[in-house]
Amino acid sequence: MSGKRKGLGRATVHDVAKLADVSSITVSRYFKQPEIVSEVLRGRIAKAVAALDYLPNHAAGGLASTRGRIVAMVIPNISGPIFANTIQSFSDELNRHGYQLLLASSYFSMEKEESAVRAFLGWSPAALVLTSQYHSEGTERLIAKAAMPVVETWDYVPERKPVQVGFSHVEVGRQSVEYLHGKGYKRIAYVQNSLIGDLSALDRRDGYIARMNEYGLEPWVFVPTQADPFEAGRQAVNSLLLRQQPAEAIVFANDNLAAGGMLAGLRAGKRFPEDCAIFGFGNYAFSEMLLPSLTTIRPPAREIGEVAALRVLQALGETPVDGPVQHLNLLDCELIARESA
Amino acid sequence: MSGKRKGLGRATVHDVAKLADVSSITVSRYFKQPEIVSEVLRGRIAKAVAALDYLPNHAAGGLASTRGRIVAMVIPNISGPIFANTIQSFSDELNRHGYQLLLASSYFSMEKEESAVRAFLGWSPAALVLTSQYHSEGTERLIAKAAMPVVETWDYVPERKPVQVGFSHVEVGRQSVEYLHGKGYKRIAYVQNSLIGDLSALDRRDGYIARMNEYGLEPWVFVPTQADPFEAGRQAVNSLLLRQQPAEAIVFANDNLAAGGMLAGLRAGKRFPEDCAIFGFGNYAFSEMLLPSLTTIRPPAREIGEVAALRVLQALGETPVDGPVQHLNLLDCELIARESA
DNA sequence: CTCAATGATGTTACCGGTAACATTTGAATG
DNA sequence: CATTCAAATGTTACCGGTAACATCATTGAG
Repeated sequence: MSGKRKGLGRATVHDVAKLADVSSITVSRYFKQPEIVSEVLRGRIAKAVAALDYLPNHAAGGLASTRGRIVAMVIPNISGPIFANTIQSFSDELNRHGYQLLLASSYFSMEKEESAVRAFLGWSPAALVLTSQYHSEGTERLIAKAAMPVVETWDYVPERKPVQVGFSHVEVGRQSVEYLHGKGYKRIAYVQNSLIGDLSALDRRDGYIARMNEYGLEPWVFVPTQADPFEAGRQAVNSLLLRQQPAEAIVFANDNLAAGGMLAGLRAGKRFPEDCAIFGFGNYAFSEMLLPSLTTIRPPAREIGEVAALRVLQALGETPVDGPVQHLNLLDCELIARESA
Repeated sequence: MSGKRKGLGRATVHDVAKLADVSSITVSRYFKQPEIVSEVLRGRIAKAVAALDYLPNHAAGGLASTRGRIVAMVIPNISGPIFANTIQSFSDELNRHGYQLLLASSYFSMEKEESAVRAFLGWSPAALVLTSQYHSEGTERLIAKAAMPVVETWDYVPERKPVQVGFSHVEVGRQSVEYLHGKGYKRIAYVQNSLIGDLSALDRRDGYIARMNEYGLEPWVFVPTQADPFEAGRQAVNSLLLRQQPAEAIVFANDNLAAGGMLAGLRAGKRFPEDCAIFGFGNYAFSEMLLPSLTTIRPPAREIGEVAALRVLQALGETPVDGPVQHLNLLDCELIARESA
């Protein structure tokens, strides 16, 4: 139809400018710093914008100003019970400030993470958010060179350089032992995550081991071979309870394992916590619905997303909407004592 | 330091071109259609790219070609048990083809959806994916004008125009009744979602009502006032079982309600399904872990994401990686009969 | 009344790519 | 050997904004 290169074009600043009889830069200013545009022109521009149904093109704006309003996040997975809350709160907080979230999942694979980061950098995001402190060399190199704020989440290790928003997994491992030890349990076993790649889970195990040693108790780590967490839990319970010296308490690397294990035990006639105390991690949605309900540790998933967003926005020079919140980057987990331990 | 406008610049096509002693467009072609670049130049360019650690700027590319590689998705929520799988599979399939996912959540609010769509359009995404068939007028207008493929998910209503990938909520409602009726239950109640805005859930209720009527049974819809689904379920059970003619079976609008209701009943001494059959919807992660495990309907969450991605990619002229899959847009739910009904 | 300071608006160039068209090269053809 | 055509590469302009600088009122001080 038209001779223009793009027929189906939306209205541009230039169209608006022409209609309002101003220059394009004035239209641009109308959006970025309305206060420096006179009221007369503001009125004319507003009318033109409405008439043309103008939508600013952020890609062009970002290109011209080196300041896109996209923030990229790489997270192990979206669908799991763990990270969804972080993504949700992070995304919401970002949207509130006019930023958009670009998302990809790594499935705990450093290679996938690296390729996601590489793809993201092509959009020159305003900031980059990763999960955990463990990355491939290539990723480290990329983020070192990247001229944008980088935030790591779900881990907190003081000595690391990038901004971190999370908690200490080692501390969580220790806490579980402390709680059970306080209840008088001695033969406390630990069931490790069967998911390779989740390095933070191993930190929790290390915390367990360290605290056990401090108490003079012997650490007892079971490593399931089953990939499915539900099955892995069953496998662990079968192994740990069916021996002459069965475990008195079991700390599971996450609530899925714990639920799988407990259910297998229940169906086999065991009683919890009478026969064995069960301790999870994650406070998944179902944990309070189990019978007995599951004692576990709630990681600050939502808070991590919020604070990470806050840090990103601060680094970008945005003023927080509702006053300067004084969050720390080291967040607290909450031990939720229920029936199972 | 430098006099350039952007000091901290990454390498550009032009830098690569200069180093490889070719023109910029050749570098561009090297990435887009390598086969039309001679092997000699390909070699030189590859070397230059590596030397400069060049990363293409997608924003600029998209701007120049009107063909960004971003796909935008608006979904009610990320953290719930329902949509996460859809997001996950959708995002994965997209990434596989070099597209990135831009995500925002609407919390079942049409206004939020509209503002998200408006914000997204500023990035001129290659395609737009929404949830459900229900949108504000403004959204309808925006997507009608938008010159890009639009896909609606989680709903399937033949007469609608945009491509839809989902299932029939009405049919789900009918199925629940059929299953319970087949087991001999007559006094079948329905507990509605307390979450306003989730219009598709009302379609399920309508399916229930219609099928009940066809059987000559009287529909019996309970509308909880509690916002929290767990509490709402409890409220429903209390009301439906503590009367002289208690319900023989209860269909809950989702598994959260069902679990809440069932647990409240169990703690009050009721037995399921002996005293009352419980039927859910969603097949949330915990549903099989409950005692008794929950009979429910599994929506094709993951499949919806996959097929939606497929449709988007097809509309964009991408060839499917692993052969042309023959999915239909109307997907099947799976009734999972467990212990509770 | 002149001139500097201030605020409002415009001009120009450029961000980093790529479409469209132009040109060069080399092999095939008559 | 001239001609033709396709393949490989280059030139130019432009995508839709915005930074930097220039210009043009106003206004107020001296």
